[in-house]
Amino acid sequence: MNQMSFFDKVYHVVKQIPYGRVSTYGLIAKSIGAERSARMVGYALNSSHGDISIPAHRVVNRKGLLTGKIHFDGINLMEQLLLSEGVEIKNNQVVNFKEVLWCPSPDLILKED
DNA sequence: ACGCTGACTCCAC
DNA sequence: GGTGGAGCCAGCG
Repeated sequence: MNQMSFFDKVYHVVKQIPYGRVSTYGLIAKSIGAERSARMVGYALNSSHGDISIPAHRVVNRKGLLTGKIHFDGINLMEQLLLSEGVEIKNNQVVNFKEVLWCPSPDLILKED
């Protein structure tokens, strides 16, 4: 688990995000022991294009802004996906961000060796 | 092997 | 309080 590549770790954590919930790059980065590599999280997700098992649309920046929406097929795709999950979106930002925010736990993620 | 890049974040003005 | 610049680190050319 720990020997997985940075990307693989990111993918693993992102896949843990429950339906109707969102998380942030920095939070995910921290959960995999690379708090300062928040940018890499987004970069990893960029490589996850095409992998439907990775809910990249549930990952937003720390403000709840849908900064990565431009990387989806359609500009509104990310927003639509979140809306379909019951996540309110206002002006490219998650309204009840604090309520839908999912906080990953390092123990939870890396429990398997 | 070196250097640029980036779906971020923080600090300063 | 909004805008801007610098730091961060792993992957890729």
